[in-house]
Amino acid sequence: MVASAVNILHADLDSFYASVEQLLDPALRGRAIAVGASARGGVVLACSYEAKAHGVSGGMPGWRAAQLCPDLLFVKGSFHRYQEFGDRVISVMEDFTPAIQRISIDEAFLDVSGAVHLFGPPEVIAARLRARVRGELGLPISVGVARTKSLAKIASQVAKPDGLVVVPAEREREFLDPLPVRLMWGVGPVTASRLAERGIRTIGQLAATPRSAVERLLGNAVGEKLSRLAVNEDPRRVSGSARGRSVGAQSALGRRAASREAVREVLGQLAERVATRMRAGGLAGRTLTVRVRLGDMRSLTRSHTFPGPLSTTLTITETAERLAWDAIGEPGTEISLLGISLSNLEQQPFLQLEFPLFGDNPESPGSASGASRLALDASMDAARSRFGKAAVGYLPAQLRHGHGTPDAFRELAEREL
DNA sequence: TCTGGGGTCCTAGGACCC
DNA sequence: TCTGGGGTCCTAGGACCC
Repeated sequence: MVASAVNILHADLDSFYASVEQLLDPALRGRAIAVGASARGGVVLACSYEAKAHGVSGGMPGWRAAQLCPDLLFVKGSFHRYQEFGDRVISVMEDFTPAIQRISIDEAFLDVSGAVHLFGPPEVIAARLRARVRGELGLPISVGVARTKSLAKIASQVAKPDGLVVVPAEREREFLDPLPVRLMWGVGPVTASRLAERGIRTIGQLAATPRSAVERLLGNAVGEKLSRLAVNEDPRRVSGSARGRSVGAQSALGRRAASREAVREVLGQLAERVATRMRAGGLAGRTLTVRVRLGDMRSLTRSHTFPGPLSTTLTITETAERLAWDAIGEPGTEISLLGISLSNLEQQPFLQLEFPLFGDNPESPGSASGASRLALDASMDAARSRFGKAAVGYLPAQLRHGHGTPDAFRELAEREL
């Protein structure tokens, strides 16, 4: 059997948002900073290594972070700059290879097998990539180099902060065996503690456990996947990411008693965000799912699948309301979040709108209401693109969320479609 | 003192079809 | 007089990732 080459890179910008903030404002360098929260509300989206040294981490409520690190500086995000810097890093990567799989704003896999004759062996390419990102953009980036994607990603985590780790093919076991299972893609808190109950804490211990036992413990799919990764069977190639399978939006509300008016308003806003993005991408979805998080953080979902695709704001809002109340029960019940998501997506070529689809679909262009809803949405999209997002809307924005996620952040997350 | 917002994938039961 | 086996779709819940 021919050993495959060590030519997969995983590159991961360190504490990305915080690093950009420190780059843009020299006064922040060397200081403990947190992006995306305040001491009163919100959660920390990213923090500098100086803050991490005090135990601050992503996802942590702002008040808790301030407790752990009294000198912590809360920084308002420069979200458009993050997108810009992320794109520029990808451009640098493209100078080395076109085989890039971007995972998120600050992270990508590269297959450099076709680049070695131009730039040298993979570890040299990795070093040059790091030097260029540091020299031209001023950002620290960690890189892992290995034979598989899973291994390269683990290597980049081990390399942090601002490091490079190369795993030669003959030393994979030596590298992996002592590492905690939590470093593996797909092992979160629940899986890690289930494994720990069986005394499995390291990747080496997992690799030594019979696959059938792991499958019994974690279920077939998860068990098989993790067993394979632990023994370094990872057939995944570096490739462009598949088109999205769902489009959604959600909004945390703080604990409040559900009222007909508030639920309708929030769902209307969510439906508008989702529907606008769907139409902009020429998509429509058949399945609408509503998520309700109750006051005690328990989550409920209700979904409905239509015979044909729907994408208009009004139909999404009406259906979402019905599903939401099915989950909530009665007005007065405490809720803390509402979300909607459309899945079973299909491409919706404009021409298709001229043909009748399904008689029982409220959006069938063959029905009077379907046609008028589509026309209404189209004119709203047009007005918005001419006058700005806030120009028109179905519902008044009476409910302002005091410490919600900034709009710019949402736009950042929405950009992918 | 209270937990964001965008997603993917898997499981399990039930309906339904052949 | 008694109940197979396989496949697909739908729904609800949950783990996980960035």
